[in-house]
Amino acid sequence: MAISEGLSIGALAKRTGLAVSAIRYYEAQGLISPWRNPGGQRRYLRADIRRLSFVMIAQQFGLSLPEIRDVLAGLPGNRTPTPQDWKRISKGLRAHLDQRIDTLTRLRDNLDGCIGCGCLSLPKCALYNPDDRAKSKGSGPRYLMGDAPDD
Amino acid sequence: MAISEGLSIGALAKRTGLAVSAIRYYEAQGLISPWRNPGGQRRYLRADIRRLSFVMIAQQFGLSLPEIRDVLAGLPGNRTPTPQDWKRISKGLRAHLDQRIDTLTRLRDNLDGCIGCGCLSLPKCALYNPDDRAKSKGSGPRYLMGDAPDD
DNA sequence: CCTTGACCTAAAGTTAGGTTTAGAAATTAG
DNA sequence: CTAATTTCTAAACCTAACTTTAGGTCAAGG
Repeated sequence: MAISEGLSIGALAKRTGLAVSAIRYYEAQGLISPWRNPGGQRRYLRADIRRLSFVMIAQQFGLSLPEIRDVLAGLPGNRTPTPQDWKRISKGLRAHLDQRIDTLTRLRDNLDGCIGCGCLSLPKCALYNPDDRAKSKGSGPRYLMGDAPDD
Repeated sequence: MAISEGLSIGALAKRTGLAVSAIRYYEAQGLISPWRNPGGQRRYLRADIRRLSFVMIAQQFGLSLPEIRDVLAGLPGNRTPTPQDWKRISKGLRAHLDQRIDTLTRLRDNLDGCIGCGCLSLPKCALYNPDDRAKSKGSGPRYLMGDAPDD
């Protein structure tokens, strides 16, 4: 093996548990930027293991790849990120996660009362949440659980 | 208008906020079963407004359409579901939601410590969660945040 | 009756996040 | 050196959950 001129894509895949194809896809989405060796093959820094790990965690938190790319943009470009750097950009994730937990908790706390009851007026119902991921795939208003607009 | 021989798909769409195309799609997925009028058009019961509302809420909870179809199968087929019926099938949703909240909370509580620190050994890290939705779209192990397998 | 708007079906298109395939070139192992 | 791996690119394919389109039918109002 070459004297440590960076990791090959296969090595990075083994280290992260990701598929090689996924790593190339992330590159196409702007999440990671390897350089090329003389033969044209991708080479990665060891710090990229951590970068991809961060991507996977952020995905579990519900962020889309474009969102993750934006968060990663907060890392320094001229040097290897320090633990402090990672901590800093993680703040945004934390807020995102707090919001999701709040939403789900609110939903759960109203589940019995709202689905079980005769409640048909939704504006006052906590299950009527225009946030979370229910949006994105647009399709209109989506009033929940009942005779919303009138009647 | 005809003397209440059920709602047309357009009326149901307005009542639920869903797109007409989405309602037809849900029918194809077995989530709702209208009958047809003499002209071949779909007709729905008023109870179907609630049925579709339930579908939307369950989706916010993270259930897939097949999963929701299975939950709805717990409703009586021979009569209009009562509030008790809805309450009963909501129990499963509640458990599902509890699990998601637990997972996210665990993730959040470990975020600072794990991403911010020098932690590179993942088997002991709480961010290594093989549950949630991270699975499904298979692609392998996915070790998180570091030099997992060896080294 | 005639027109307009709602509805019908089937099939194709869309987005996200990847995987698979095909054929060629680079690397590594022996 | 040769054979086996890896990697390369581009393009096609995949699933979920829908939407859009095309071409035709039904229903309601005047």
